[in-house]
Amino acid sequence: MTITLSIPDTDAENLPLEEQAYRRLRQALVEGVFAPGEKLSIRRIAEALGTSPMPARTALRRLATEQALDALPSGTVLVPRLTRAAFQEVSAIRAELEPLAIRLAASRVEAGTLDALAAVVAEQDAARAAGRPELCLQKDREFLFGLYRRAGAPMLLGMIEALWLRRGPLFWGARWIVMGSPPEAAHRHGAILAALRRGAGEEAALELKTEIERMTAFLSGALQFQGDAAIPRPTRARG
Amino acid sequence: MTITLSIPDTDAENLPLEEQAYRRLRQALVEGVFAPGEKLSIRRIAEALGTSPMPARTALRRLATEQALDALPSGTVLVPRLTRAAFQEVSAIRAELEPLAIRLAASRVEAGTLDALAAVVAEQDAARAAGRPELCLQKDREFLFGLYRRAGAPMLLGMIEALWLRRGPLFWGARWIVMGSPPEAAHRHGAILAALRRGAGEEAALELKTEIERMTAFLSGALQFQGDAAIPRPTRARG
DNA sequence: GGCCAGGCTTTGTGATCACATTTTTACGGC
DNA sequence: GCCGTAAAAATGTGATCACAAAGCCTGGCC
Repeated sequence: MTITLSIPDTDAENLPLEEQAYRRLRQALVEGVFAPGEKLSIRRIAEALGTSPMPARTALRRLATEQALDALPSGTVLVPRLTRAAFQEVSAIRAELEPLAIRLAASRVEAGTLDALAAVVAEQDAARAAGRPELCLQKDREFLFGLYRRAGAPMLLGMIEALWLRRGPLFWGARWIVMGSPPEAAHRHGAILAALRRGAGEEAALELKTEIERMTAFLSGALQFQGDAAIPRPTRARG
Repeated sequence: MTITLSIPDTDAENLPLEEQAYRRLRQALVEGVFAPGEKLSIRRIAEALGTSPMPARTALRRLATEQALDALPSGTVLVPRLTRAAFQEVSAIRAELEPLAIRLAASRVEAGTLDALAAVVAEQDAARAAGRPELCLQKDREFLFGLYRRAGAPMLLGMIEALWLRRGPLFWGARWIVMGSPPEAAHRHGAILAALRRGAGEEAALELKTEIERMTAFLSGALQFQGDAAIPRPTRARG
């Protein structure tokens, strides 16, 4: 039973192997590459990465530390199965931190950046219209994090990333689900940009908070949480 | 130059060495045992802990991952020197997350817990009156985290802990500083408890937010930030 | 006296090994 | 056929070693 680790390459070639492993796993996690509940063993990841077990071990421990992975008492780490409560907790935190990031970014963002972000929104709409959910999700990340980066708050950025990391596995095999989201839940990015152009950071923040809350409500209903611990409907079994 | 690592012992005896190392370092960090800017080398920490470098290495990497420690490009980790901007960033995040924890706790906390917490507040007041700043800080933590734990939100709790971890080194050699805090900045714990007894979670949250903001304003003035990167006034040099 | 070059020390990284524990697998009994 | 037990495979942990890079100190040169 070999797993297909289609972990995207990171550009940095001269970084420590451990750091590369960490980033690749991280990226794979937000993209929902791993199935929730999947066990990630040190030696297996190491083999998939083509290194000795050491870098894999460190990377997995780091991920477990930021709760992007669950750790069994035995030390084995696995992709978390988000419970409904955990999903709502992540959402509640996002609804506080991400608007904060917007407020901080509001006073620093320049018109040029806003133009670039408007282009990303257009690309997302196009992806949605073209029925390409994974591209749609990617553009969504690109837009929001493009904004968050402008907040000039590295710790806040790291914490938001950690939240997305935790939420990532939810989209495993269920990336399609964003396509069904109601128009009033998405499509608020334009409103955020408009508010920022007016210099109304508070309004932009509120706009985002509303978006997060609506998306949370939608996903809470759309995702299948099995019993107390679980997951979206997989489209197919893993090979 | 040997450092005196008065790292407090953790009860758990049968935990992995790495976990023990992690917890001890973490505890030392929130308590402000380490001087900001102090370099923490793997081998030195390992020696102080009485283990091989391996557990120390993992623990330090984990701490660096949650930004409780800074990592130089060379890989060396050191206790962060909080800039004024970083301090205010931590405070801004706290002002969002900790009130959220209070709101969540409000609907779950029982009268018995509130009574126990009232006792802690009394102990803190006594410590303040007795001129024991470190005990005062300890009771402060005990009160707030006792409340946060009742929120039933493990991720949120972990993130708040991470924030305190980052703020810890600020109090190195400056624990006395809490003694000078103005009455209107502290002493709000009683008001928080009162609001919770009334079932007014929102009020309690607002009360805490105000406390954090006032304390931040006070500390921003009271702490000496050297240039762009730095610290409180140390009371004495390290031996 | 200040500055730079040299070598020495210390540091982090990564591999390999040994060991105890957990988890899986297979077999035998009920 | 099902379940419990024992053997076997796999797993995490921690120690030790080798190596390269970074840091540091010293000595010599301008």
